Amino acid sequence: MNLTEAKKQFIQTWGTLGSEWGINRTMAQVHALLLISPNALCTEDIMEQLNVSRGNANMNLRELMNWTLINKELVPGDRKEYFVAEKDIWEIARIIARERKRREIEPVLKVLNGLKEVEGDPKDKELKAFTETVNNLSNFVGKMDKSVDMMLKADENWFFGTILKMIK
Amino acid sequence: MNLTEAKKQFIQTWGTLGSEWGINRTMAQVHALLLISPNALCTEDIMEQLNVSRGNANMNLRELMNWTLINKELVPGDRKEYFVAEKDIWEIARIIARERKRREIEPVLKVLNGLKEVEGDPKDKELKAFTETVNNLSNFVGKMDKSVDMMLKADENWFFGTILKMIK
DNA sequence: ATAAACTTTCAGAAATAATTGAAAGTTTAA
DNA sequence: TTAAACTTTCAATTATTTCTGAAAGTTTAT
Repeated sequence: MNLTEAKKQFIQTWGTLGSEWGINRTMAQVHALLLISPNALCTEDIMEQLNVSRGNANMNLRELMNWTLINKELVPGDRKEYFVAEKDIWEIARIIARERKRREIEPVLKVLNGLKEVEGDPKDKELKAFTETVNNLSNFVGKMDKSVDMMLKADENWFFGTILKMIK
Repeated sequence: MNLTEAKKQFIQTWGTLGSEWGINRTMAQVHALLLISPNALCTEDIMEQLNVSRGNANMNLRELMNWTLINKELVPGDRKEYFVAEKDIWEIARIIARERKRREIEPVLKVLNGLKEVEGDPKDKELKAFTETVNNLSNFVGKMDKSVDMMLKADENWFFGTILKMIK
């Protein structure tokens, strides 16, 4: 396979994965494009290579900056903004874990803990089932949250080293 | 807070989380409803409690069965099908991990491994950057895959016990 | 100050995904 | 065999998300 075809396939695969993860397809594609690009790209480059509009490119670049998955890079003597992606995969994984924890796990945990306060007849079967599920879930999601915290602090080799050792 | 309100909030929160995960909102809501229900529910119950059409209820119940997150339960002397959710949270987590591994990780790994075969001038900067990213990603996703395998075989207490011990 | 170079915004258009509901299909009891 | 009870399907509709592109906004050089 030649490079052009391979790039296309990579970008498309990453885009698909992104949308399965609830991440905008174009955002994932822009990320993919920057991930495999040896040099910084400007908005025009991205519009051209992915066939998207200026507005779309701009919005997704901004969102990737929000996630801190990419950074602006200033080229001296050029007024355009150029963008580079963080290339270290472990760092990328940590950024994604951090964002998803913040956007998904934490709010859910907050709601679940609130739902423990529900009042009613302690003999009510419905209430018992509800409380038990909420407690179990809150316990589980809490452990997930702590596990992500751990990963955020960990070094890649140590993390996978420890996890993968468990299997042997 | 009273039970009715709490249930509503639980179902709605689970639905939101579901859509952030690329899972149909109604599917997640049906799952939530069954999770907190002490007894099996039929299609009518679900249509009524979630205000959805018969077609929608049916399709999402079928999908939840596909995931094996719920099971049919036959009530003697009744022709309707009733549904119960798996209640064990660790078991639910494993089912979800298994499905997502199968639908997301495995196909991506396959593509990444294919993309290692890309040919071209080994001095080409573009090619080098591409190959390096693909190799790093494939390595990382491979470890993720193995980690999920491990989790699938593990016991909850052992798993979290080991992971959470790492943080101390 | 101003004009060129560039970035951002956002209302409307387009694309995608989810939902409805009625008809078709299936199973069961008598 | 038939009709009632129930489940499944799917074309059409509705809702949601994403994208476009032109206009407005901003920055910089002169």
